[in-house]
Amino acid sequence: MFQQKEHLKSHLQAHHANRQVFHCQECGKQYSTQLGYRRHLLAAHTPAPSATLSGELRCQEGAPTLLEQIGSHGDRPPPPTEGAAVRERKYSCERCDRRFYTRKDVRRHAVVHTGRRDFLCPRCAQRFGRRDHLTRHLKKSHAQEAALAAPAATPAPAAPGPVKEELSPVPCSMGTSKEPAENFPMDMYGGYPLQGMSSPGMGHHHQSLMQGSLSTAMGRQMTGQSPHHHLPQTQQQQQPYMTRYQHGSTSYPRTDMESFLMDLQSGLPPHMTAASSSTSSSPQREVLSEAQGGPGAGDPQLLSRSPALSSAELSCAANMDLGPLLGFLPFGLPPYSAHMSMGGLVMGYPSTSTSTVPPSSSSPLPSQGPGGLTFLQPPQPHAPQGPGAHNQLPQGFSHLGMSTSPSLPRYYQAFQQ
DNA sequence: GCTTGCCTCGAGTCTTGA
DNA sequence: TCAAGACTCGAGGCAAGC
Repeated sequence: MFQQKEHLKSHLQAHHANRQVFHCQECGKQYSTQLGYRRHLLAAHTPAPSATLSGELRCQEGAPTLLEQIGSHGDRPPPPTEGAAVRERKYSCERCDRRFYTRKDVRRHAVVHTGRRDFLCPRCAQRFGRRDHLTRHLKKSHAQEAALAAPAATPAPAAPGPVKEELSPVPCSMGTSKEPAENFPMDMYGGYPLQGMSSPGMGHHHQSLMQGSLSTAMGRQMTGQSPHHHLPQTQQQQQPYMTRYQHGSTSYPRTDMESFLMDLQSGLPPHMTAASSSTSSSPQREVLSEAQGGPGAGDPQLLSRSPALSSAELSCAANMDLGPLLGFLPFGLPPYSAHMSMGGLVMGYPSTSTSTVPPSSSSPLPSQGPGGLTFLQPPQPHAPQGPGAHNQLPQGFSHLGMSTSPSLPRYYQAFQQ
């Protein structure tokens, strides 16, 4: 909530489709916010007033400041130093022109093109392309929760469990070189079961179609669980993310995303259906497929087959936005809105087996709605069920389920009002 | 050579106060 | 209305350990 009307106004301005784009005349960079633009000016184009770090240390190549040198020459090898061997960026990415010092860096960089985000936060379903990013996220965003949950001694779901499947064997060779990554191998859709219906939300693998920042932004919005998880959520959820990330190297192919969202509204894209129904290249997916309707449906043990897939991950991964599907659209928004399609009302797709999991199971899931759908329910009195009860729920769910939490999605707050 | 994780920087967003 | 600070994430560099 914004405490002042002006704050809301300025916030909304950031999402306005026709909002101003700040264009740096000197280097051509664009910024969506004045703040970003001004920061860029300060960092890159402001002559130093004094003999500070950003002042006297002039770039030998003409850049005004050291900071600009860092920014503008980041892709160039460092200048040779006296007596030191010249380091070369010998390894180049096949999909872009970036060069790196080591092959490892190239591989890691490939995530930028594949958009793969294989590391799922078990607490908020946010996904990351790198393990250390997840680690950092857990430390910064969930350290407090972890501390609170620590005495409960149920650390399993909280472990930074990668939902990582085998990395694509063609990280840099798929598609045409030097082109944006749009042609992903089929397997890339398959990190999670698609369950016949899906949304970009809650970390399902359509995010793999997304690149860079938008992917992350989508993740934030779609999860309904921002990394600023004490901050309002639907502010982000309602944002026209396409316009938020309309420039920059990690900007998003708008048409791709919109068509994807339209696909979601009209039904499952054929390739998604195929991906969910016919391909089971990963053990996890196979397990899930079985658990959700396959031959092994109803087998409570299925969910425990994959050590890399906790129940929390299951619930998180399959969570999806129900708004467009159920016609529940808070705030009177139209049936489909790119802004709203990432709404905060999320539901999971537990396998049928989850209903048979006894309460004492180590892999509890949110309460189920009819038809086997699991709802992350609108606020209900959340009575603790004894010590450690909090940990009986997947962290992401329990977190969302806290009706009094500041991070409560606005949908829920709307319910409360 | 590979994996892992830390450090750092740039950028976007949110919040708060003048 | 504007500015500033805080927060978070993406990404590259790099060291340590195997």
